[in-house]
Amino acid sequence: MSRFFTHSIILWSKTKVRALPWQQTEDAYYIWLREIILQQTRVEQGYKYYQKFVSKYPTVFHLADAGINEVYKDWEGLGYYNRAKNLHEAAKYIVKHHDGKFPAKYEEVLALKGVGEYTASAILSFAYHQPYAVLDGNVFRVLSRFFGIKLSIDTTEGKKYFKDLAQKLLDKNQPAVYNQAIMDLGAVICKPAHPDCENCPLAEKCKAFNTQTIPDYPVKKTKKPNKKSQIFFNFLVIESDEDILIQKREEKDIWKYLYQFPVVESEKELLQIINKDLVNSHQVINSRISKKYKQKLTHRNIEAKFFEYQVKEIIVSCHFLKIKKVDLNKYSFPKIIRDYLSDKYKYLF
DNA sequence: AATTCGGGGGA
DNA sequence: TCCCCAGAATT
Repeated sequence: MSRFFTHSIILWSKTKVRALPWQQTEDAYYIWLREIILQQTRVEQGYKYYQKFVSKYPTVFHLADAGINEVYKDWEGLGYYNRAKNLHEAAKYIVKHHDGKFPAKYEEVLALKGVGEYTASAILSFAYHQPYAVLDGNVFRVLSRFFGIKLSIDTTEGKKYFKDLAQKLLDKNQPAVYNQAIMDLGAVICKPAHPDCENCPLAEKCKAFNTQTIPDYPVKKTKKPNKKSQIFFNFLVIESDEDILIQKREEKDIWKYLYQFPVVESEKELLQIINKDLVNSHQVINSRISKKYKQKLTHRNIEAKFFEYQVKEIIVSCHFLKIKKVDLNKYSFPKIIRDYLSDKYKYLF
C-alpha cells in the first residue's frame, strides 16, 4: 500500500505543469525565506512578498543588517508579524554563529527562531535533499483520507502517528520531489472542501473516497466555539499642519510592535471620548477637541471606529509619538488600519 | 495541552 | 457575516 502511495504521488507530480519559479531554487536562504512567508499563508498572497524580500535582501547579510522596523514595514499586510521578528533575529544569528552560511543539520535549522518541525524538514529536503518528510496541513489531510486515519491530528499521539507514517512513506531517494508532490496534491486535488477525486491518482485505493467519508477527515479534537466579545478600537486622528500622533502597540498584544493612531479601547461603543479615558490609559493629553463619527471597521472580533479630531493645543506625555506626516509610510500598520487610512486619508499616505 | 497570532477565501 | 484554514511560540 505504501509502495502504491509513494509511487503514485511521484508519477502524478511529473504530469503537473511547471512549478513556480520560486520552487526551483535550491538555495537554503531563499527556501527558508519562502517557507517562513508561506506559513499560514496562501501562495498567491505570499509570492509578491517573497519577491520583495529576495530583491531587497538578496543574502542573509542584507537581512541581518537591516533594521527591525524596516523588516516589519516590508512584512506589512502579511499577518503573523512575529514571523518578521523571528526572521530578522534568525538572520542575525546565522551571521553571528554560522558565519552567514545557512546551517545544514536538522537540529541547527530547528534551533532557528520561527523554524519548527515542518519548516526544518522543508529546508533540509528542498535545499540539501536530506530525507526528512514534511508534515503540514496538506499532508495531514492526504494521509488521513487515504489511510482512513481517525486519530486526531491535533493531539500528541496523533501527531506522532502521522509523523512516523509520513516519514515511512517518504521517497528517500528524492525527498525534495516527493515532499513537493504530496503538498501539491493536497493543495490542488485533495483540497479541504470539494476535493477533485476524479483526477486523483490515489482515489482507487483511498479509504475515505471508497467509503464516501471524505468530509470526516482529517479528525480534529479541538472545537472552536470562537464567539468572542467585541472590542471597540476608537482611533483618534490628531494632527496639526505638518505633524501627526501615532502610537506603538506594546508587547503581549495583537499587532504587537506595529503602529497605529492613538486609540481608546472599549467594550462598548463609546458615545464620546473624553480626556479621562486618555488619562486612564496612561496617556495625558490636554486638548480641545471636536468629534466627528467616521466609519466602522469589522475584523474578526474587532470593531474599529474612527473619529476625526481637530486639536487646538496638544500636550502629550508617555508613548505617543509625534512624527511628520510625510514619514507615515515608514511605519508598519496592521492591514485593516492601513487599508482604511490610506483610502480615507489619501493626503496622509 | 490549550491558546494566540491575522489575513484571505468561500459558504 | 460567519466559518475555516494551520505552523510556531507561548502559557
